[in-house]
Amino acid sequence: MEMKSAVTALGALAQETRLSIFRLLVEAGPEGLCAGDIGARLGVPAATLSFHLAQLASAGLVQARQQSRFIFYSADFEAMNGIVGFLTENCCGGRPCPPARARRKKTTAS
Amino acid sequence: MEMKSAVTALGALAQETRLSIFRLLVEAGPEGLCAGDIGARLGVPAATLSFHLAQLASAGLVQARQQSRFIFYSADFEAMNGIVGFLTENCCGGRPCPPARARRKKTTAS
DNA sequence: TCCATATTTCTATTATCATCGAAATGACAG
DNA sequence: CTGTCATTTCGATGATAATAGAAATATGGA
Repeated sequence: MEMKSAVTALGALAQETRLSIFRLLVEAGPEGLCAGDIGARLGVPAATLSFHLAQLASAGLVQARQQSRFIFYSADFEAMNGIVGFLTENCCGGRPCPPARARRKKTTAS
Repeated sequence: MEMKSAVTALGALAQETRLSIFRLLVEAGPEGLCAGDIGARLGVPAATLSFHLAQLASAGLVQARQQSRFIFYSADFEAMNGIVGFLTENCCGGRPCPPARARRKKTTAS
């Protein structure tokens, strides 16, 4: 992941509604949720939701797939891991350090 | 880390200059770098740099400390790990899943 | 085909952000 | 103190983003 796509992805997440959507989809797992369900759960009007889903999709953070009458959105976990890696890349010049150890502890769950 | 501070932090990183600054500081480790050095390395005018450093600081992503005539900025690794945790929290409903395994592999380095 | 409903596009309004020169402030050395 | 140099504040300008109602566009069941 290079700078530009990282900025785009972070910008997509830097908004309360979108961050809520994304976290909901991360929790939902690979199956995802359909647009209507997302809107209902978060209390977001359809037009607003569509706008934000488009932003997340164009940032590469979520994927859409049609399933019967519904469009299911799911988190792109590879992209998410890419951002995490980009932020923590070469931490402390690559030397062993407490920050990496703490991070390892957290992200090892599940 | 709750929603609001996460949005603020992500917003602080969702900008090319600031993301570059932050990554530079992550690489620099706990010592950090003084403002002038950051500006010189990234080719950012002093006024612009100061603006962005203030944003990063108020988002809790960097810390400043005076050292002789210079002000040293360093990444707040705890905040960084907090964001990572917030994004990946409860991934796939907490069930074991490939995304978490892939992430573990990446963040285990150093 | 035709309708019900899921989702998107259009549009306008309002608000926030990035940039950087110039001037002001702050801190230290001598 | 005083001059020097590091950093911040001010201010003006241009650009991008969030919101949601109304209308348009799919999609698939009957």
